[in-house]
Amino acid sequence: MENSFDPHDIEQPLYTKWEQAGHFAPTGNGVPYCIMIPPPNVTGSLHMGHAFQHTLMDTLIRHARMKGRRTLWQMGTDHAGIATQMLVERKLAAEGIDKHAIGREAFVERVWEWKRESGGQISQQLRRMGSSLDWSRDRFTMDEGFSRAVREVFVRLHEDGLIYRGQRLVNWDPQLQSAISDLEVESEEESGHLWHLRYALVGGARTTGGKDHLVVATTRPETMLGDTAVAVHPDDARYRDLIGQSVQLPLTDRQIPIIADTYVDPAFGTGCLKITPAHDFNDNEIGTRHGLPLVNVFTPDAHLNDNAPAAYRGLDRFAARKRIVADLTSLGLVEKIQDHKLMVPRGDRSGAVIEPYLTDQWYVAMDELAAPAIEAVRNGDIEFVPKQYENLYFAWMRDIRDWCISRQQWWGHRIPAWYDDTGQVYVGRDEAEIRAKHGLSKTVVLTQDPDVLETWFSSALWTFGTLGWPDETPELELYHPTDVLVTGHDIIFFWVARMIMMTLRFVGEVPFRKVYIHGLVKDSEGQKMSKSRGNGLDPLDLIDGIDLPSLIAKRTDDLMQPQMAARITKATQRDFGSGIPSFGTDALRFTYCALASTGRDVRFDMKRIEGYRNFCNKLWNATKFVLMNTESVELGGPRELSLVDRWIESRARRMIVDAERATATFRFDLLASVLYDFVWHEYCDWYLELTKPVLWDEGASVAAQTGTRTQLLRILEIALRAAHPVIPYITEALWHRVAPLTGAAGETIMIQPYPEADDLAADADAEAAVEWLKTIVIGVRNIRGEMNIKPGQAIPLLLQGGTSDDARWLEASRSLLGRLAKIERIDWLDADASAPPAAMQLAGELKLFVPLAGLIDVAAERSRLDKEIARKVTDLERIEQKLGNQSFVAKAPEDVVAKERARAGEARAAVAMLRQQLTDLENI
RNA sequence: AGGCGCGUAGCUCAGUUGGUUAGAGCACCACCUUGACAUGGUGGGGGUCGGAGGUUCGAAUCCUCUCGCGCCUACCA
Repeated sequence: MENSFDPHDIEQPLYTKWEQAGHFAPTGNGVPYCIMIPPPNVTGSLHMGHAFQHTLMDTLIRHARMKGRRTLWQMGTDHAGIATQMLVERKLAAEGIDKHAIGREAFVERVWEWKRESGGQISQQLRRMGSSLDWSRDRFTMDEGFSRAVREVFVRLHEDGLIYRGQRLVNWDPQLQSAISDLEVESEEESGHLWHLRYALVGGARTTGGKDHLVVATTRPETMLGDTAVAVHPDDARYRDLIGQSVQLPLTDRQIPIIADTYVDPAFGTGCLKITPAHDFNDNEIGTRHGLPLVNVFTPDAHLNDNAPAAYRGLDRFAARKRIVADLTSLGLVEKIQDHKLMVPRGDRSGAVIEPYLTDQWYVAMDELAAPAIEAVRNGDIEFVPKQYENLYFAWMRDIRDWCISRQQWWGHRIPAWYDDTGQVYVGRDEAEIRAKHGLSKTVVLTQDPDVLETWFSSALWTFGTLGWPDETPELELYHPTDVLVTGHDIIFFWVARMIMMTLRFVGEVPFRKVYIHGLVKDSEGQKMSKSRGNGLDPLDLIDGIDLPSLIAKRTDDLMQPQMAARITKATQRDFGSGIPSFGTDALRFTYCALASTGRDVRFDMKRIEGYRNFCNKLWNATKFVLMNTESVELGGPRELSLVDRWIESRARRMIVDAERATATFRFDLLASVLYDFVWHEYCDWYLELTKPVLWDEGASVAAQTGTRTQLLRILEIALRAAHPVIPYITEALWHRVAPLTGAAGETIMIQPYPEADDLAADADAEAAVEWLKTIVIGVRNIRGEMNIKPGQAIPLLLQGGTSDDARWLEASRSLLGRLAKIERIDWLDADASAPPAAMQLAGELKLFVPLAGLIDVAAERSRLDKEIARKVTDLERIEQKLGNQSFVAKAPEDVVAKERARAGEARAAVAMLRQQLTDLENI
């Protein structure tokens, strides 16, 4: 074997082998276990967040498969409507092509081309991550079967009266020229102004203060052209008299009424609120209450339309704002302009400022869908991990609003609705069904609704649409409800909630029993990784490595804001001065698991992955050691397990118990640490070292050596299986070398059973003995280290006092001690004998002496003892104080008090012995 | 404005139902190329657990208040 582990030699061939052998598809007759992949968008390549998520899912899947479950990890991708359409539009624009020039059909064909390319890239990346997805069932949210499910759901909801078409204000993206849902609007605080505008009172009316005008304050002066009222609070004494009167709307020939509504806050501004029902959600509600007309002054691309006075028609909304403010200023109608912070709504895809805009759209009525979905979580049918996300879910669900599902886009599921010449709408699975159902003759021309459904409408059907619904398939019967959904908290509303609602409605059962919410992957400074920040990492670059120039090129290529390039280059040089070395998939996966603590975002730290690459190397070299000592040796004869052999087995048992618990509770971080600790700190640091004296002792019995050799193999083989779900490649590679020697050979580790704790013997006695041994070794090493005794220098050890256990354990491990602490000889001192000048360590009641002769600096030993005494005295004082507290003795449980008493005794004895030693030393 | 989360060693994070001296990795210091591994070994230093108050025999852990950071939701024009 090579001296260090090189992931490249093994990863891809192993994956290919697994895939070709069909190991990713469900097999056997075990209890089904199913996870649906959150379908990645076909917008490009996978990022760190995907790789993180896929690692966690694959870990669960591989574990379940090894536990004998009939395991399906469903593969698929999402058409990602707007995102994909924008991406392809941009690509076409780069070729100088406008989508309108080539037309809808050709455009959609171009998107399909892109989808094929992008989908291939995604599956390649997933394969590199080691993801054991069932590729044979790969689905796409716009494939034929899925499209059928989408139409079916739409039609049924429409029949049930839960889908309707309505004209109301929507969030309109003037750049996309499409409606978007509430969730797709992101509001951020931006600096703006508050314009105070004078609206003249009509008919000589006066305010209480004697003014002949009202002053309204607005952040959006351009919408004033659509005002249809001014509202005041009904109890506002300043204006009560004016209710029912009118004002002259400036720049127009319209007069609008002064109305009273309790929505108005008299304390804000002047207490007068301009009402623009066609361009503001709150105003719209007020308008409805008061029967106000809606005056829409915008075109779909947010230019002023013909409802505006001629002077402003055709102006863009921002240009119109400037012109209107200028005109009002010159008319003396601007009272003042204040700086003002306001929340500006922007489209999450386009970044354009969203307009509340009056259009006809399709909606899903949510109340009836939401109620059972709330109940399913409330009663525990679905459980969120971590639990606190349930509150987030409830809060949103209880306040849910109807869902606008139509998009004025080309890429997506066409809405299954048709119109005749008169505008009459028909909804059905296809045109033929509609004609038949409504008895429409061939002469009636039907035109399909040009709009598409928003992406999340189809994603909401993911768990059952992929399994063949609306047909009653065996897969649906077998794998649904799925076991767990693994996803990020950013899409709980977008996706998780809607899946729960749709699945309960159409399948009558929950889509999944658990929802594991993981954190988002951030960079080492806690910043979100994104293309525009230039701080993203490609998981493949961590696996394969990348040089600095390539990384910079990747990060600065094709930026939306090219001026960022210089800054990104600098930051990249700072963080990755010599590029990124190749770490391999297993190290990356282990890192993801180790970082996946509950409810926390993940800061990706290069130091961590480095450490876990080292861990893989450690495992590799441990295996190398074991093979060196077991290959070409006869292992068939009688075998005898030593104390140490039984100890590691007992520890392995604990490790399996802990690993199972961590996996069952989605504590991937604990799983990683359990594996790490066992392999490194128990198996390598102690077990391997403790086997050397046996393996290399010519006097050792063959049975003892055979026992140790077979145990080395057996425990390693178990550790490999235990770790396989996290680090599949290296464990598979090593397993093929190790397993044959244990007689446990098979085609692949991935379908071997997961280790069972009950197959390993617990041995409390062996654990206590080795624990003792470790204490002694560490005690002697401490003297060595602190006294600067050369590692090569063998030292004698004297023992005094101690219990019968001490004596027994010493005899059981005398030769091991010699080897591990480089002790040349061990002798007992009589209880009353005085020790020669020596450095002393306590191990309970046992005194360890390393004689000074020629080795030890007396002054150094004194200060070492001083330090130790100080430590023990502090300890003792604390305990005595506790025991001196009457209420502690009276109220604390007996065993706790007893424990403290024992500790006090121990500490007192230790202090006495250490002080005596110090005195002895001073007398030299 | 409301809700949620976080604050523990220089850094990134664990810390189960309150109960020995609060842990790990990395970083740091010293020593070591010993026959699995220098991607290594051995030893060591480093934290009054954001702050204040409270409950309790006992608090990193439970309660109240408070400061700082992050996220989500809703917004006064």
